[in-house]
Amino acid sequence: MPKFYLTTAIDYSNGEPHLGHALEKVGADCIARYHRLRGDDVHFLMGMDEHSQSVIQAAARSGVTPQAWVDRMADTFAAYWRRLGCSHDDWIRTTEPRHARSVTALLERIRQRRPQDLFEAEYEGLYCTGCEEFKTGAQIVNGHCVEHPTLELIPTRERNHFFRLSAYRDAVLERIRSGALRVEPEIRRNEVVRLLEAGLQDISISRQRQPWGIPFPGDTQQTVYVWFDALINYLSATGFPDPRFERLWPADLHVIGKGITRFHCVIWPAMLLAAELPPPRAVWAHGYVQWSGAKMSKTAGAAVSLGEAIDYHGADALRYFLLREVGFENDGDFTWERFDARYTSELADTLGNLVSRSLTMIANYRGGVVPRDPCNYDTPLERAARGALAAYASGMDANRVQEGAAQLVALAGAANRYVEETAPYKLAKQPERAAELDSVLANLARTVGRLAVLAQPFLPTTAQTVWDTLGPPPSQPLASVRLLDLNTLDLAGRQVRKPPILFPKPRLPQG
RNA sequence: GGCGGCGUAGCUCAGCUGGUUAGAGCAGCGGAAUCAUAAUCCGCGGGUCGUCGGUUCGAGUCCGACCGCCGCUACCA
Repeated sequence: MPKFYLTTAIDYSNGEPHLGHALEKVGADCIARYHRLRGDDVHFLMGMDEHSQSVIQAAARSGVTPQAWVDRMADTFAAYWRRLGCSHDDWIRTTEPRHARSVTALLERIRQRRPQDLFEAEYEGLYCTGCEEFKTGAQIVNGHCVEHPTLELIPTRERNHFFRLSAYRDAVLERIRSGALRVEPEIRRNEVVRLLEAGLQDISISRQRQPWGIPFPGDTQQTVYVWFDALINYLSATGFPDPRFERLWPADLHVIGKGITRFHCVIWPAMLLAAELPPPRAVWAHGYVQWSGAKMSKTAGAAVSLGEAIDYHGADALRYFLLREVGFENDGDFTWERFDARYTSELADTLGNLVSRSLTMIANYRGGVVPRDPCNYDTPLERAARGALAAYASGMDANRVQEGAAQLVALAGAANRYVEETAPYKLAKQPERAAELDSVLANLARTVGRLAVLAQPFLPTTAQTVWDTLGPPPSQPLASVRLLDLNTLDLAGRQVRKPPILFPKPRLPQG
């Protein structure tokens, strides 16, 4: 059973989570659940990034201590992820002692093995007293910080600890080119490769005047720069530096947003190489949720809160919509209209209705007992199912969750067509055709069972509900069913129940 | 400024190395059926393939220019 260690980006503790956060967590959860389905030994990590400067400001505004603030934020985020059905195995916060210990250990390990890679130097830049941080590039407009245009930027120099990032350009580039470190989708890999080809500068990895952080080893005046600190969470959660960390490390997949590829595909691998630790095997950089074609802004955030989107059609439906419509590769749009359209057409009318009509017919014509198939499953539906299963697996293996969702619906659609072609409701009126009816009902039951399993990564609650209606114990627990079991799944003899309406449709006005 | 991507039916998108009347899903319209959440199934209409020019017997598909979106990156005021 191969281990599969995957992570999401840890979130800044500076505000409520929104749909963009949700897409990343749900997408990673979908991948995690799929790998469990494959039989992998999955370890799924999520968490919080709690050392940013904005935390101090947010805490001050609320009149609480930074620790109280991050505790509150962590509870808020975790509650949302629970509602969305996230199945993470661990939850790390960068204010935890296990993390500070790991950060210290990593820095000391670099200092021990590659002493030349850590050095002190003057950092010189424009400092904004409003933000309490250095400003560069696009953050400066007309000589002022964009956040505080009325304040003067102060030329400041400060002595910092630096990491010799430039020394790792070739090594990182080679790993990405050879595929030892897979950066996906391809467009992100190309961006990172071009960035590396352009060359790297050494980076400052400590800060003065930042009390809310991890003390820099051997220097009581400075704390570890928040990004350097944050990246290490993936390693802290493995138990590093305890030897047991090697059970999980290296990470098999870091799921991140497309905006932070530089940190994960360049700086992070370089840090690990400096410590003589293996870099992660893969990074997946997803796109962003847009609101009617525009970036998620505060306005949009106000227009659609995460809680509202969950309440609208339920957590499963929101997961499905994000993964199916928005996707995990390109940017995608969230609108209520599109949400309604997917929900009605695919979840209620195609998937929900198929389950409903199939189980109702088994209940009405065979007393709820799934018949054995006298034709041994040689049907058009069976052929369609083989194709869908294969396409589902190859899509999901490549993290193309949109493809997985599409195949789920495609299989349900094929089953609906099968019902029309075979017309079991007509066969039921002809006692001499009982064997044909048995075959049709067995095929439908098998399809519903397969759909429940394939739906798990997308619709975990619904999948369980459907599985439960397919018969009481001694049926197999859903969590123990593997993808390969689906080829031969046979539900003959099960006593099924009529399911509740899986995806109720709100009555339209003038209904 | 540098690098890159995109622009195809009302909407979301497929269209690999150029070749018969440009495709899918959704929405819309018509029909069939009645097991089912008035759900399902079948059929239909609809596109100057961003614009202009070029290469070619022939271009959505190659080349150039332009227009419009977007991404990454840059110690540019």
